[in-house]
Amino acid sequence: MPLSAALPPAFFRRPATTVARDLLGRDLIVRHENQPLRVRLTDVEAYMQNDRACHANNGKKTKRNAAMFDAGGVAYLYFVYGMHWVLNFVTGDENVGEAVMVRGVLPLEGHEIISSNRRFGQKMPQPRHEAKWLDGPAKVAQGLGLTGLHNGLALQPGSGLWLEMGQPVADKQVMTGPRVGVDYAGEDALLPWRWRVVELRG
DNA sequence: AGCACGATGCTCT
DNA sequence: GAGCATCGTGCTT
Repeated sequence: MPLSAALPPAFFRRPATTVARDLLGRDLIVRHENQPLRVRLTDVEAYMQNDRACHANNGKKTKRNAAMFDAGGVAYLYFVYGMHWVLNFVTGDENVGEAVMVRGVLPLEGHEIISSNRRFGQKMPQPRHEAKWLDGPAKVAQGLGLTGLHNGLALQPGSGLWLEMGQPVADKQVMTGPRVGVDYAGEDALLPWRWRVVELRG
């Protein structure tokens, strides 16, 4: 399989925890006004069935979480805190209700557009290291120009939003830990379902 | 470098 | 009406 091939639906039709780990080091490409924005996934979280932190827990479908019940391989975007969009990839089979949230990425291509989307300026200086540009879920969506318009889109080139092979990451470069901001989920808040690439710094 | 807090609006009970 | 899968600011050490 050539490196430029899109990851197929089968990649996503596995449990969210499996997909999350496997997504580290993969590349996400967003076609933005005919320009490709390419970023490498460095920080992800899994949200599972029967997980109190998951928007689809108890299997209850609502207007917001409907895309989570599609078969794996579509995008799920939701709005939080009155101002932020957050990107997820739906995983598993149809009607399962699992997803992987994208918490951090490294820009590889399209820096000018990403920087412009982030609105760096006087009040918000542009971080020197690119790894700090999109180091939070809302920053990822803002930097890539993703909103509710992308909710439910298939992850394939035709939709302008897809994943490619990238550069798989060895276990030694991976740290796990509890997910962020889910204290309300009781014991489920302790599950180590966050995966991130350790920053190699010289 | 680390905490506390306000912004801001949608979702669901 | 409460709470939220957050961010940036402004203050303290």
